[in-house]
Amino acid sequence: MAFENYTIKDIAKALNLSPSTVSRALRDSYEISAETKKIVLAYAEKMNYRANPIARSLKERKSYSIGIIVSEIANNFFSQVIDGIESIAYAKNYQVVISQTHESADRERLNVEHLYGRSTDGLLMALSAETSDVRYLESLIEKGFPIVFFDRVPAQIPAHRVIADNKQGGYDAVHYLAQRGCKRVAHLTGARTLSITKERLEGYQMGLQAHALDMDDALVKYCQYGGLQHGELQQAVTELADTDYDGIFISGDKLTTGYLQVMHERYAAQIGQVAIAGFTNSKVVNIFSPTITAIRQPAFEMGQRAAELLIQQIEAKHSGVDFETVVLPTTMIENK
Amino acid sequence: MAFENYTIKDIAKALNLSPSTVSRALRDSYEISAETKKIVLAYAEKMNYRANPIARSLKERKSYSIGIIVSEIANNFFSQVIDGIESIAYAKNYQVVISQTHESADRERLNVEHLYGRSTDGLLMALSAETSDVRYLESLIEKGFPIVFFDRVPAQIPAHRVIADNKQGGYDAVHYLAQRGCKRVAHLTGARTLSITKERLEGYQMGLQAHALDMDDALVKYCQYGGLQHGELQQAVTELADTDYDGIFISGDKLTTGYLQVMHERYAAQIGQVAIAGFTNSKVVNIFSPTITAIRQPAFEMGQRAAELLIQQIEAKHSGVDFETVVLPTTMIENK
DNA sequence: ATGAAAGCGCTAACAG
DNA sequence: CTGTTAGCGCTTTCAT
Repeated sequence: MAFENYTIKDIAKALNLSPSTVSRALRDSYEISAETKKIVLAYAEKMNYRANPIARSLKERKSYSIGIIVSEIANNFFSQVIDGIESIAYAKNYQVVISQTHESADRERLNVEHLYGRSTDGLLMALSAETSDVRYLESLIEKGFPIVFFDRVPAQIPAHRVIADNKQGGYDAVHYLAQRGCKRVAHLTGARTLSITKERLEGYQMGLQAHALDMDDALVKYCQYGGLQHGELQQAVTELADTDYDGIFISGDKLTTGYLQVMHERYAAQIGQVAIAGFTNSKVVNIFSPTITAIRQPAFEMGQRAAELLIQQIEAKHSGVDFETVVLPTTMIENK
Repeated sequence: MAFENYTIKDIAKALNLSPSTVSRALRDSYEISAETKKIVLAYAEKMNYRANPIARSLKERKSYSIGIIVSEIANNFFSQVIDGIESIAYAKNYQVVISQTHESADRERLNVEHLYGRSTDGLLMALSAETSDVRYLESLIEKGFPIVFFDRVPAQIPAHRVIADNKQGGYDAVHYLAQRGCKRVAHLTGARTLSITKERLEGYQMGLQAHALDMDDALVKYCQYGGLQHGELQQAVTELADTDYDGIFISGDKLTTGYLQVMHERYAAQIGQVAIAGFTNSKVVNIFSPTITAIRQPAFEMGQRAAELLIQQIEAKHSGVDFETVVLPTTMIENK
């Protein structure tokens, strides 16, 4: 299955030059005469020559490509982040490759190692729900491999982070529900281990407190797989049904749509009796029934910021980087 | 920014062996003594040695990774196809990398060249809406580079194809609408160039004919970017509003949700007066309002079949492949 | 301004 | 069973 391409050698031979001259001409080196450059360029063009990036990477330890690792691309938030990343990457001539973990720590590690191994210049990642051990990431970072985390970030790792103001978002949601008259506000959320879970929970609790609302553990339901598995959602919603909650704050994209689905499947009669506010970046919330209030993260911008930080770090000659944590505001959109 | 790793040479030196012996031991070659293998493996393990896949690819022209190119990952259908592909790929130890074209022919080409150049072993792709010239793909295929097309496939290219029975799906949709009593069935669809557009249009026309319904060009609206751009949708739906259509068959995921959105934005009063059937693989159609009937493609299975064909082609020693076109049935799901 | 030669990390004849 | 050597395609000293 060999399909050969033109190589620098071939060009050199055809033109009676040395490979090094061709290489330099191709890279527009100052030490090559205009004349030679023209000839080489023209011939390369004619032959449709393409440099072998693998060979170049092996030599240069640089690939002009960056990797993205998320749990699911079938997620409005993540796909928008990815679009943001791409917008920056393409502008700076980096190729982007994407891979998913499906919330599996094993797959996450596989993906990281694959992308690292293949000389990706850096990684942008949101941790999987299952991830608890991030030491291998730390050691990669220590080796000097640039990784920027977004959304679901690890604690205590020397790296850039870009996150939304999840606590405030949670607070806003509860505040909104309280204003609408809710007395018992439930919280449906993802894996306990994730940073976003903790932050949004804090906002929720702060909101309850501010409005002197019931704090009841029974009102808080965790879904280990963030709603990826329908069963966990069914169970959570069913359990909630016994708590006579009248409002709910939901902590993620899949959880929000999943909650609505379970309501349709099992509690169609009660739809409309519960006020719903949830984190979601769906662009089609206005066609959802029942109506929900959406907490949006600035996903596209988040991707952009993260990509900028990553590329900046990649291109920083000296590794004395001051790591920053960028926190972007959420917004709330009420639907009528 | 150099971060060195252990290489085979390092191990060889440390163990007083030759690099080739180490290489062979690592790859569990039959010509290496059990003893040596054990020592090498143990040391490699201890040093956390990772083979450099770049070097290996350069040598072997094989990377055990396959590329996927779709227009948008933020699309239920595509993300499900990708999941199907991954399920096969992981089982056969191939890594998967994904990239998107956003319906741009230029970006498609960039992505293809990037993935091809980086020794991806093969490609799975659905063409972008903008793509008209597929000669560069043909020449890649002629060189022996395996590409399997799915969903949006080019005509006349010697390659495997995996598609849904779009014509039948279109027919089913119209048949369903006719049964519901629709007299004037509109059709909202994507780029004229795409195979799926043509096939679904055929099904639509066949359905109209079978039920002796109005055939009216004004009832058919094309969106060049398949609903990615909201403006094109608004225009199409607005134009349709003048045709007193009473049913509509919509030809894609984004178009379907987009149509619903425009209805909410501009024609909220008319919602419910039009019966809607559309191609969509959304898993949450049951929370949409208004209610729609969904034509589903077996996306996951499509991904699996395509991946199987690709890997089979990659691993076929001799290139005498008989190309096949797999056609999978669609299903229709009525929502109440 | 150009060429020769070495080397990135790995594999694979070919020798022994 | 193990070592030597060459080479994948490219870049890059170091000569000239």
